[in-house]
Order: sequence, then C-alpha cells, then structure tokens
Amino acid sequence: MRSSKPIKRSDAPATLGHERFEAIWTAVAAIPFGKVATYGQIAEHAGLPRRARLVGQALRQLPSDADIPWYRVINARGEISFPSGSDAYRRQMTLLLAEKVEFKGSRIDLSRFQWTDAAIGSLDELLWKP
DNA sequence: CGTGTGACTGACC
DNA sequence: AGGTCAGCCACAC
Repeated sequence: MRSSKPIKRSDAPATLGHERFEAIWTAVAAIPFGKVATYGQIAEHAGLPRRARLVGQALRQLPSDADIPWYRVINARGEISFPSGSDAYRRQMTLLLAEKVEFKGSRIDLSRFQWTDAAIGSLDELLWKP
C-alpha cells in the first residue's frame, strides 16, 4: 500500500507532517538522557540501514517545538555535524553539556557516551559469555 | 533527465 | 591526520 490512499494534509497533525520519517523520529526519541547516537545508528535502528543521510533530512524537517531529543544525534566521528561556530552548533553542544555529555575538544568519546540498544547489549553479553 | 547538494559513512591513500 | 571516493537517497534546478 503505497499511495492508494492519499493523505489529507489538512487533517494531518500540524506538528509532525511527514509520516515517512516517523521511524527515524521514534528511534531518536529512544536515545536516553546523557547518551548520544550516530546518524547511521539511528538509521539502522529505524530499519533503514546505510541511510544516515536520510536521518539528517528527517532531523532537518523537524519542527523546532518537536518533543524529540534531536541534539543527541551526532556523526560517526563523535562530532556535531553543524559548522563549528554556528548557532546550531552551540545550541546542540549546550544541550549535550547540560546532560553531562563530555567533549574532548570538539569530540565526544563514543566508547563512553554512545547509546547501546537493548538488542546490542544482549548480543554483547552473548559474545562475552563463557 | 542530468547534476549538485547535504545535520552521513566506511574504505582507502 | 587529513583528503578523496564511492555508496547513499531525497530534493531543488
């Protein structure tokens, strides 16, 4: 069922217009306080492997009043993906610092602050089990 | 329809 | 440590 039933924009929620990005937003919303996730990680979690750029687009479309922790999404190098010095960059960094996410220079240590999913956690346990 | 442009990534040099 | 490149895919021209 692709477009057999066109969406009525007028009836759609005014806040989150795009249903195609719902899986991404749901994944972002699942990042816990004080943790971060990479674009690629969110894409995979949303069932969209290798589509990190799509996550970027989804976040760009996000209304400013959306109740979604967009700032917990960073790139695979542990950096904020806005130009350093931009307002957006500072806003994101401030929000992360408020959650006690630490920056070493312009980078976050993913080995310490990256969110690990429950599924990944159990796999880790499985691999480490004697 | 071709091209360029991203809130991206991993591989390679 | 930094640059390039090919995937990636929606979108604007």
